[in-house]
Amino acid sequence: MTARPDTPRSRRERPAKPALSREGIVAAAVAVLRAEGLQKVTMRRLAQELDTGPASLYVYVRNTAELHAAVLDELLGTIGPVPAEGSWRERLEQVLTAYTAMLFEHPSLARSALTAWPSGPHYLNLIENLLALLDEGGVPPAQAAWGVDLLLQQATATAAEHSAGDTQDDWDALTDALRNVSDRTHPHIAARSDDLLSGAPMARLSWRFQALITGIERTAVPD
Amino acid sequence: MTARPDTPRSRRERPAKPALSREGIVAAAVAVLRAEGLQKVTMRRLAQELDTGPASLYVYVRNTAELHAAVLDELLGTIGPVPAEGSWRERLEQVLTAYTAMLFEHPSLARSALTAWPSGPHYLNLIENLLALLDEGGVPPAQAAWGVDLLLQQATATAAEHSAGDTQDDWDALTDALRNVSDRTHPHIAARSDDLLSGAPMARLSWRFQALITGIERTAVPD
DNA sequence: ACCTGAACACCGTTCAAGT
DNA sequence: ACCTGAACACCGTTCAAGT
Repeated sequence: MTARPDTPRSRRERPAKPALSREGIVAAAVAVLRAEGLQKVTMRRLAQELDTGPASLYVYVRNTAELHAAVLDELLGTIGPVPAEGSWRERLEQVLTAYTAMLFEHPSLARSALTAWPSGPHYLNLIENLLALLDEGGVPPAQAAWGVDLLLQQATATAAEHSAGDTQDDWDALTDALRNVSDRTHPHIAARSDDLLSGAPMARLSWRFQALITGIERTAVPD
Repeated sequence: MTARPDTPRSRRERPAKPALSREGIVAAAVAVLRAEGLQKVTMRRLAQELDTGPASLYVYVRNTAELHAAVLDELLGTIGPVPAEGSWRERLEQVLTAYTAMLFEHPSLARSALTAWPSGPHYLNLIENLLALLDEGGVPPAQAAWGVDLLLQQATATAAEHSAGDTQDDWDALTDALRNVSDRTHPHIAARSDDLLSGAPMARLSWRFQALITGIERTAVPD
């Protein structure tokens, strides 16, 4: 191995600080997300990670929300293709479950996805796949278009619901409130408080997708 | 009018600093929300408003999320009763629309409601009313219980989607992406990009509620 | 028990100045 | 054009000390 004149020793001892780029920033953001969660994916923290000042990132990224959307599109690349086996309904539910499961690992990302829509290549692929499945099921195209929106929002919102550390306390407060309600003032809650709280998360999620798909199939869009 | 001995003049010239209380804090929070939006409903800002230090508020409120949930329950008191006229479906949709419309005026509150569930009296009333309407429609109680959850989440998520100032930019980015997609790689999007983007917000919302109600009616919960 | 000042450990974003 | 340091204008929450 001969020393190359264009990479002098002093530069090779420690790798030269890489030039900033949008891709590099997003990659660093994904790494920080995986290691420490979205709350650490801040402009300041990323700048530190990339050995620069926060102001430098604004050349490549409009703001924090846009950065989070780019991170989500990146992770969308990990949910895999539409399964080959099964009815269109089963495969549709599997794609939606895969999407939701990915967001469950990063619920705060789901939260931000609700307001900062991604528009990257992986998101477009997901929309295309969902439209194709609904089309295969004979759902009229206009309904399918609105339905995709509904399904994705539902999945995202369900994952978002599970973000934030205090969820447990809120849940406890709500279950207490539901269980201790008076059957004079709130007869339906009192009669059904168990049902309101029952069910494993995955069972409820699956029921939701089924209800949504059925509703989308049977509800015509207005003229 | 005679001077009352328990309110000496010096105290009446400027009203005495009122004692702190949970109600007072929540009331101040609602006022700040109405005047300047949820992003200003911070512990520090409220403390300033109540002429004290931020640390004092923690005696009455666990954290910022709990404060926001209390504010939401307060606003839930403004959405009015279930309408008297119309089919159960129409009335159900009207209640949900009223709930959503209220959140549309405070989309950032909707965002926080997705993760910090209220458990106050107004929220319980809303659940009771929705259960009663589904019951009236003959929806089996277990389905109705899961359905209420689904309907409220949908309404909240729809309102939340409209929060954040950058929504317009994201929307533009997404519509551009959808319109410029290749019909070789994304045939379904290319064929239906107009449908994906069509419809007035209220028409889409109404369609969503109808699809949801239909799905809830027809989808049995697992044993 | 309730209240407080002060501190700790952070944020996003802008801007003038440099290269 | 790209990059930067420094500043502006904030946050939530904790804690020791007071009343």
